[in-house]
Amino acid sequence: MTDRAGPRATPTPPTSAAVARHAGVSRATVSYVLNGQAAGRVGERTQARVRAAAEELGYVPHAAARSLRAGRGRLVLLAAPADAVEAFGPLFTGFLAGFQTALHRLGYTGVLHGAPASSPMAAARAWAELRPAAVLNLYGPPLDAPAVELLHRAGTAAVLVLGPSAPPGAHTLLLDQREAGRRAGEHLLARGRRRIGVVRPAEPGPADCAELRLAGVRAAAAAHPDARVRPLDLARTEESAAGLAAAWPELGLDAVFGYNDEYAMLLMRALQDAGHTIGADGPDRLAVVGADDLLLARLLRPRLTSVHAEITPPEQIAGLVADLLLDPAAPPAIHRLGSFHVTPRASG
Amino acid sequence: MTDRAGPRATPTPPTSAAVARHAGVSRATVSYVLNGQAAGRVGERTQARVRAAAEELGYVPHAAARSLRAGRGRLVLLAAPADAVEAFGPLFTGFLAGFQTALHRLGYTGVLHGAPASSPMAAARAWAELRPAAVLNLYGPPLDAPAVELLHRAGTAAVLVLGPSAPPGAHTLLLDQREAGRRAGEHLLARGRRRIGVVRPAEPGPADCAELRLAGVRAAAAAHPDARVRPLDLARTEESAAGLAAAWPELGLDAVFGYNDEYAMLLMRALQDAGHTIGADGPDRLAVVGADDLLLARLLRPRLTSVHAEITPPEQIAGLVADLLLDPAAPPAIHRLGSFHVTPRASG
DNA sequence: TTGAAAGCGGTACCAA
DNA sequence: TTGGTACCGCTTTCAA
Repeated sequence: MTDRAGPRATPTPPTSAAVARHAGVSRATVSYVLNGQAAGRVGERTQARVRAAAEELGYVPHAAARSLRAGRGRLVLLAAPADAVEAFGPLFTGFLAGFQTALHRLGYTGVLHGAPASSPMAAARAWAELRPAAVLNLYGPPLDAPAVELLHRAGTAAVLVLGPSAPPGAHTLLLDQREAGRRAGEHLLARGRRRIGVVRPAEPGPADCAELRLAGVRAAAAAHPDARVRPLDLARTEESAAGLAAAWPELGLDAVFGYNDEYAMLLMRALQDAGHTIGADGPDRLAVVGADDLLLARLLRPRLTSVHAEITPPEQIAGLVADLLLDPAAPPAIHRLGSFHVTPRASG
Repeated sequence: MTDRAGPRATPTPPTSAAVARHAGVSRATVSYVLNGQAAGRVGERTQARVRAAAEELGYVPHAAARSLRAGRGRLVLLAAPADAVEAFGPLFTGFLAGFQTALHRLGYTGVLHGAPASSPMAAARAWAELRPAAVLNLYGPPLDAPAVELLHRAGTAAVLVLGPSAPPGAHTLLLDQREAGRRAGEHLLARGRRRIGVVRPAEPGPADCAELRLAGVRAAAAAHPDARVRPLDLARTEESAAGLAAAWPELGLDAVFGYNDEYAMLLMRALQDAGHTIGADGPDRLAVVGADDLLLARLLRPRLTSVHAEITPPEQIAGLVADLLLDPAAPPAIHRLGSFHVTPRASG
């Protein structure tokens, strides 16, 4: 057989026909046996022969051929421009882990496809070529109505979009980033803060999410006539944070929502280095709130107060997708992906 | 056309035959036109008609059918048990981003497939069903020789495995975690430290990587007869870190390599809270070194010294994969994925 | 209990 | 310049 390691001139992969020949039966019989449809059709001995032959040849069914014949694939596409994957952080990768295994258990193959972010249409075309059973777009903007339409025409039974809103025809996975901002705002306002700065990352990845969180803070502030909200542009570097901290006295703020823990920590450290005192109590102290509730955020002093996201278990979302696939005619609906609450600590 | 939003009873996706009918030509002609093989075969006017028809119907080629006919797919599988994705951290997601877009430019579809981690063979089977052109296994252990053999038999032209070593038949992507440990060890030894603790995360995700990094530190210590290396078990919680810090005096160590920045920061903070002084200089100070060079690690005081990974640009790895695919008979080789060096800061 | 054959969508050869 | 057609691997009806 193999007398040398290393990829020899690739032998043609074994087909079901090869298995049939090897077992001395027809292709149909092989198909029945290997798909558990053999009950009462194929004799025990024959089944055993077929299985042995498949094993011996290292036969693996050809997913493409199968779904071509079946008319529907079992691929679930998780679409996210790869730079966004980074923006989501550990929360996302953790979710991804459970989601893929849950899908696997349900008989689907979940796969992450980093979109070539050029245009919504281009992305949709690339996905549609794979004829996925479902597409989950985990990035805010890039899917519009024509793109969804294209996917549907390509046979995709369910299109789900992350965001506060979705294009017509698509389901919504609601993880309302405005809520994150609102919670942070309400928390600070309840503690008497009235002049609130909100970090707006200079990096393009988090931009959209940041805008929503800012809007949330504004919404919370609307309930207090004397409250003021001010966006603060900040890049993810120590220099940028130092610059912002240097300009601080002119801003006249008594609280900051740092977009997420990382930016919040960056700014908090810079403010401390510039001589400001951070803390939840007292008008002389500056309140700082982050989001995502990173472990690392508890290592700074004072510990960082953070908006924590309670994400729906990935198994549940996988189940939702499976349900949608069973009933493709279901009208687009809104499905909550999670909610936010504040975990108060010493910083604010 | 569409008078209601929402997925209507899914119309059959348009096929190339539908385009042919719509344009009043044959399927062959459609194929030629849409694949740029029309030069000198099909008239300009006909080409225009075909393209218009395709556009109008929203035609998207069926990747499965195409690769079925072609005998080879254009799918590149990035395989990583999803919990490992988390373990790799931002370094990995950043790499993933560039890699997928680079592959896309080369005409391949790169896709992340979280393996059902049950067994190497089961994983290989799941991947083989997709008949990928190449598989990159980014997780250390789970691919053995039979699994690689199976993939090759399924027509996968290139199998690449991350790690210091690879099973026969597979290429090696070398990101030598021992080197990370060695660099940390050499750094501490050069600064006169001799009793070095090395964090071993209790979590299963980083376990293998941690073992290699520990081995690297040991290798570095071998050059100094009086040096001692001691593994330190630590879970990713503040309680665990506090416990380890409480037991510190009995350990008699003058330096720690914290596995990565996160564990290092966790431990460093706990040690500080327990009254120890961290720093690079002076025998009364405890030296702490992390790895991954996170931005956040610069926010603690003293700033964390870290082992920085210099990763080969993803475009380059994508190019390598493409080359391997063009010459599948190339003997398995070792390809460096990156290297490590220490970024010294105040903590050690 | 098993086999023959049609057909999923697309490509490419050969004939017209 | 274009059309007819065989075939890629697999499932499934129908007939034997």
